[in-house]
Amino acid sequence: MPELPEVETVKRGLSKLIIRKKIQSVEFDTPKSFPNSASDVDTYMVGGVVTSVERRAKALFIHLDTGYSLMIHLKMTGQVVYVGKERFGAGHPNESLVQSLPDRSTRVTITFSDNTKLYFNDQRKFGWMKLLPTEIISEDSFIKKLGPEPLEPEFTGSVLYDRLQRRKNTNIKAALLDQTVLAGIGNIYADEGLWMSKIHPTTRVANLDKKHVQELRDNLVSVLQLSIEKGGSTDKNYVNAEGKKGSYIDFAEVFRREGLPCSRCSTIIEKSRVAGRGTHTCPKCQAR
DNA sequence: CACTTGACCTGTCCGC
DNA sequence: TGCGGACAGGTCAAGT
Repeated sequence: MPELPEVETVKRGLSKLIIRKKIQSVEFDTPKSFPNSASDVDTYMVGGVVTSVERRAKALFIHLDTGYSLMIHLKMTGQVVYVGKERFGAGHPNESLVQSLPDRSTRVTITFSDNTKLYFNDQRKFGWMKLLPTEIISEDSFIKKLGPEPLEPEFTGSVLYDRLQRRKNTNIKAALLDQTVLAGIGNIYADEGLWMSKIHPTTRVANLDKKHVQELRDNLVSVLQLSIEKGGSTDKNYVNAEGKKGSYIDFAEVFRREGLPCSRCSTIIEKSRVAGRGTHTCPKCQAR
């Protein structure tokens, strides 16, 4: 699920909710979801205070004053949900989700010293959370290879053009999903950005000129910003740090809109398979 | 190195 | 109602 806008939304929520909280205890029992040893958790996590929350690509970091950090990747169905004492009150907008936690998908439970909780949930168990020294994050094999952050000012059309040259012989959709080309794009925003740019997802990267790539860059930035404003996309599982769904999906132009008319030309949106992923296009606007 | 495909898991939906 | 298969927002390993 979670692509850049969703992870950014979680990051912003956590920044308001857990900074300066002290970790009192941690419950975990699935090594796949949280591989650290109990002794490392006791030594470097319990008693630690949250100093900041950060996002890089689709990865989330919770930094502690112990010199250690939690690195989290939500993959397809991960959630990081904070439950404060005030959230248990009847009538809260997210009462039903928040009151049902922990549930069968809960993999890690962090309890802070004020008895509020942070849950890491993940139905499919692809996601994970791990504790590591803050200073070695930059050496992490995934982090090390990442391309540029699309919302940073230095991410220009010519930067994207240059990054794309490493994937010249594949299709543009596969290239956009490659996190070493640029960071944070996933299936939803690849489809949306390509529709906005009137580029077919199967277009060979080598056939895109600098002007195409500049437009694509501008549209990707726009759609990511719009989605962040809407709190991200909830297709099925995604919720923000307060357990609330995002609404970008209501504004999507092609994603999950197969069979419905294109907003530009009324042609029926099609669904196909590109780069092994479900792919949504307007066959007229994005003609090859 | 670049590219493609399948694997990792659980749950849901669709057709028979 | 039951069952099998396809599919789901991401990444990685292994194959060519």
